[in-house]
Amino acid sequence: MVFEQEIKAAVVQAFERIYGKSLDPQSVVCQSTRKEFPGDITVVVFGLAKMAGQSPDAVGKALGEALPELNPAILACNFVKGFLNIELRNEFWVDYYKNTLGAPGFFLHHKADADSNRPVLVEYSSPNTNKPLHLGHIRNNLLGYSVAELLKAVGWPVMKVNLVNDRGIHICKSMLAWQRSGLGETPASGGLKGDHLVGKYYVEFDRMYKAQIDELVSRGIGEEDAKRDAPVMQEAREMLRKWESGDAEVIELWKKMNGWVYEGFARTYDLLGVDFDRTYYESEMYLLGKAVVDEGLAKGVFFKKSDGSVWVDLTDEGLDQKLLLRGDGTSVYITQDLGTAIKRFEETSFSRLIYVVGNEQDYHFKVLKLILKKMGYPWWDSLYHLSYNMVDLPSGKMKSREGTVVDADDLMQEMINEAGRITRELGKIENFESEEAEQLYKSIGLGALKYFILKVDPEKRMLFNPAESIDFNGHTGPFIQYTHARIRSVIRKASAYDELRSFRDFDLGKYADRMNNLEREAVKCILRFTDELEDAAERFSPAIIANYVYELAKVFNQFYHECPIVDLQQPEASLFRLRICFDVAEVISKCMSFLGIRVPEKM
RNA sequence: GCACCCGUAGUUCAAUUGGAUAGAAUGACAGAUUCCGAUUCUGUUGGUUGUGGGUUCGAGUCCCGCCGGGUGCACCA
Repeated sequence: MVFEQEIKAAVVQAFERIYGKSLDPQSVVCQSTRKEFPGDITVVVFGLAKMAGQSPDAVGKALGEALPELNPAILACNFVKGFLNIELRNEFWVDYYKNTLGAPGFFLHHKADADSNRPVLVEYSSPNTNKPLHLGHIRNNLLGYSVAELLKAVGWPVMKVNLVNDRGIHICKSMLAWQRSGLGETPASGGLKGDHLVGKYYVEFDRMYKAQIDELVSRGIGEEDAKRDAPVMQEAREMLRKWESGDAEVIELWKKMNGWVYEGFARTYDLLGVDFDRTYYESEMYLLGKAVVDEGLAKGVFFKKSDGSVWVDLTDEGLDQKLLLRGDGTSVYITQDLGTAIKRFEETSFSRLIYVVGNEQDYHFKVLKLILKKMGYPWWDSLYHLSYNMVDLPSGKMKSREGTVVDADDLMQEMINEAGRITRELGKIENFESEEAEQLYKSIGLGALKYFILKVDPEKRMLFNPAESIDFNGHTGPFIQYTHARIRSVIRKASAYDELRSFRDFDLGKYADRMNNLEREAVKCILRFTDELEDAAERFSPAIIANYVYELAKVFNQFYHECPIVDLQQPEASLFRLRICFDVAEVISKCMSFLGIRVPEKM
């Protein structure tokens, strides 16, 4: 919080002077003052009263009288029911504003941390190559991208990594169905995006598989057996065996079909606006786990059962026993994850490894960390599972079995179309080139989607309402984009006047004593940017920034509504207000860029 | 059955991580504007924070018990 350290120091000083007891500045609890009370910073005095051995009332009043003398920035204090509100001078705010926002590099924050040369790895997206991306992936990608951007903004070196699940039985299923169709369909021939084409055959496999199961069951075979013995399933398993043994024909088909999928994914990522510094493939990583198993056995952390399978016992941590290596010597998912984590630490010495993965894997990551802890890796606690819940739609839950999965490409396109429809209806863009208009529809449609998803706490299951998200009023992305565009427009118009063109060089101090409450609120809200940014980055929470930028936009709207920005009778007020407008727009565009949302200059 | 997550205005979400009178948006209602049951303003309404206990100066937040919703408990990934 702005000025928090100084206030704490002053409180400590006053406390010592009055009660003769020393005080740890950490034990002073500060918060920003609620709007309904006069003041900027509030000290909670209950704890101090206990230490002083007097009533909160007495302590609060005594401190309130002593504080203004201890720091010249403090104008006055008022005390209400255990809360000491401290009011700072206008001059303080303006000085602070000048020295921070005005200073070069304000928007490029750098954390002076000894650890900050060690990278933070953010793993997100992690798609399977057997089907296209869906709504759930959108939440994943948006979270991963924006957490990475937030960490960068506070000065961490960040690596965005994608771990593609490109091998396994499920991949073989779509390969098999494609092969059996005998059509030789390709993205070029079928006009289908590569990932959708492969997804189509994955569904086709499932159809064949179910038909065969039904057939077997109708001949009196038990369902369990039917599932295991269905011919297509046996073929798929055979194909997986061939893949693992390096069969040239299977590998070639695998490469070809995965290639189609990657082209498809690239287009989806591009439209969604996310990117990666490095992409890993499970086909290159899945053998890493074996070395881990040997290591764990050597350290006596793992044990072997009579059938040759390897386990770890986590009962002392309140969990159960966990399999790490099958009896036949093949590794399982968690073993591979152990291997990759260790390898990544060896390669990068990451200070943090953040996994953006759905909450159905909460248990998995808990186990992963505990095994690393047991194996004696001191960095085990640097792993962080950024867990997120599902996204529902007004039409109901997404169930892959019922075919109600919402495709990411379709959804994005619908959002863009809807943005176009609404924008044309409002008829504000007659003078736009068609190319420019298309860009605008994209910004609005995708901005609506991104903002709506990111503003919600990831842990919570959420409902995405497309119609509500794209409203130009309300707590939405388009509202913030629109506010930004209006500010830019005000500034463009003001720049037509010679006497207002120099607002960026205006000496803010000249106006400090005339600053009104709204202007003061606006300045305070702008200055909160630094705190919110650090908070959001520390807690890996884009929602904090999303909610802050909305508040800022509302403050501007109020400001705009009640103070004339351009008033040639009062050039100094105009210059001051333009300067505020300009910085509000800068902060909005900065915050939105952390969320991966574009803010148009005009709309 | 066991474990973990969630439960806040009619609805969708907040609440500075234990702080003040639980806030926004949207809906509904009233008024203003008016080619319009549209749009845009202004105002009002709306809550025993699922429930019952506990901890303390102070609980939506922490602990225990219920109720409801979700997920996990594979030699799948």
